[in-house]
Amino acid sequence: MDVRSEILTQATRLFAEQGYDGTSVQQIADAVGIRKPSLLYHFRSKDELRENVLAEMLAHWNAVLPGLLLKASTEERFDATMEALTEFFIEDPDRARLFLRETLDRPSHMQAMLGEFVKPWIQLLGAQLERAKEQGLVRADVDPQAYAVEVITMAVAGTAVIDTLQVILPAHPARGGTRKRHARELIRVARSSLYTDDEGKR
Amino acid sequence: MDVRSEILTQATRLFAEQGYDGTSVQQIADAVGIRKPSLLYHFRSKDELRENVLAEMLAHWNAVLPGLLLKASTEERFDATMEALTEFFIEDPDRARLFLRETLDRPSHMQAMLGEFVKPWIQLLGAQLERAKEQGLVRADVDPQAYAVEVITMAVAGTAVIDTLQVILPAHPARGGTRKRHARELIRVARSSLYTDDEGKR
DNA sequence: CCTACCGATCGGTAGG
DNA sequence: CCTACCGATCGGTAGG
Repeated sequence: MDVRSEILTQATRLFAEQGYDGTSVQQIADAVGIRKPSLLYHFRSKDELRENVLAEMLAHWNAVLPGLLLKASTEERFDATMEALTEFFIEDPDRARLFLRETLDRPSHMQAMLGEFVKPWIQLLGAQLERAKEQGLVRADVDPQAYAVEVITMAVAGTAVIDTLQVILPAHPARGGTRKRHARELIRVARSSLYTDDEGKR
Repeated sequence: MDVRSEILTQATRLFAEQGYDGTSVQQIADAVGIRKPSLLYHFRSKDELRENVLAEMLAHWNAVLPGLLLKASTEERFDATMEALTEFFIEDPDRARLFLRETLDRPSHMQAMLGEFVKPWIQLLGAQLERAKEQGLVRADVDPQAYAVEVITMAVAGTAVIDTLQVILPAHPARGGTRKRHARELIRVARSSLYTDDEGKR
């Protein structure tokens, strides 16, 4: 791996763990195994480094998202989208932590990103859910856009903090480890609060 | 108000907005209107200030929680607990932001706090839900402890970031403002994914 | 990619 | 609660 991507990897990890303000350029350089000025040759400033870290995450996001949307629209199964979205974050919890920190630390910047990259497909998903409501597939009391926001929040935030929560959600012989219990219950809550007919009630 | 509580108020606000590492003692002193060394006379270090900010939040928590628990156990209505819990955070979003930041920034410290203050009542709530399951009031496929964790995560994280999300969840003529839409859908998701019989499906 | 170095700000102390 | 001050670390630059 070349130096540039190694810098991005370490910066992503450290920003996710300690936050932007809690991480020094020196720390990142140490983790990579170079001197600080060498790092600042590749990225002119700490701020530019953060922008590149974010851009990388956004690129992943944009590569995966169209596939998820297609799934939801062709199968009329919105829970498939939610499952895939959850997997996307669980696969690398640093993504979830980074996303959450950026929302807290730079709300106006995050608003711009959300407006450009997330809003369009939230609206699309919302429209699909509205149609499904008219067909009686989806519960009448659902607020589609609000529902999407709640489920995404649960997936992102839950995944970001799940390892810390193992003290109140320990592994269970029949229900699996902490991450598994989180993932399964998240999907169950999302699905059972959406559809009119729903298995496994009793 | 005396100086000490004014310092705590401003520190709480700034830690919630910018994070601990993103906030300097100088900034807090400026907000209060005193010099930095004067602040450090009241709180010996920045770290001691953070501990006091957290202790204050915990005190609020411990004053409110017993009442919520009582509600849930006497009425056998768990959603009442969830509603009250949501209100507790929506009433002051800084609490939610502070709680979320502390979980991200100091996971092991948060684990200790969770084990001491939150675990006991999560287990109690879990046991109540297990009994309600046997009575057929609550769905058979619920993982009670995992359910509690998901709903609390949704309430805390959702409230912490809701103002930033207004770009993807705008005010709606019939459904109310962003916060209201969030609060209502959160309660709806929590309730409809819990009970076997449930109103408002179609 | 390195050595050497910069001004600014950090949390904190001495002394009144 | 203040003025004056401290060493350490911050992000960043010059020059090779």
